[in-house]
Amino acid sequence: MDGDPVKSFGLVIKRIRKAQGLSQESLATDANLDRAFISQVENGRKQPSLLTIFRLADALKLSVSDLLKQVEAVLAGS
Amino acid sequence: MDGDPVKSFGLVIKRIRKAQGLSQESLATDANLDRAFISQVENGRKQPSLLTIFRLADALKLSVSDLLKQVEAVLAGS
DNA sequence: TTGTAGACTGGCGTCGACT
DNA sequence: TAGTCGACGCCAGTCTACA
Repeated sequence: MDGDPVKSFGLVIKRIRKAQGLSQESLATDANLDRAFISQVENGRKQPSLLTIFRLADALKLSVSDLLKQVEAVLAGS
Repeated sequence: MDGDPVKSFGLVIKRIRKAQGLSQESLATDANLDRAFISQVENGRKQPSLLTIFRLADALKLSVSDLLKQVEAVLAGS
C-alpha cells in the first residue's frame, strides 16, 4: 500500500544495516557518504543517485541487483 | 576495463531500447523524461536518480533488479 | 547513536532550438 | 532520429551543530 520506491529503499537500507550491526556512522564512512545523508535516505527524505546506490550496495556487501530485489519485495508487499 | 557504473548503465539502456525498437523520443514519453536527458544518460554524461531508474525500468518493461543485473554483467565483463 | 536544521556547491532534469 | 547547447529550477550530497 506504499508504492513509494524512495521510502522502500530507505527501509531496506536501514534493515540491512541493522542486520549487520552497523551504525549510520560506519556505513557512511564505508560508503564515502555523509552520516546526515544516510539518515535522510533511510527515512525516505532523500533519493540517492545511481552512483550512491552502488556505493551503498558495496558498503553493505551485496550486489546492486540483490539490493533492489529487496526493494521490489517491499514494494510488492506493501 | 571500464569500471564506470554510469557509462555501463547508459550502454544497457541504449541496448535494451534498441532491442525493443524504440526511439529515444518514445522512451522519453513512456518514462516521463526529457528526450535530451535520455541521450545524456545513454552516453554516460548524466547519472539518473533512484526514481528515474525506476521510471526507465518500467518503460522498458523489466524489473529494476533485472535491469541492474545487466549493468553488473557489463561491469564484470569490461 | 540518531534525527534534524541551515547553508552551501554541484549536478539532475526540463525546455527550446539547432545540427 | 540522435547529439548537443544554454539557461533555468530544484534537489543530491556535504558540513557543522544541536537536541
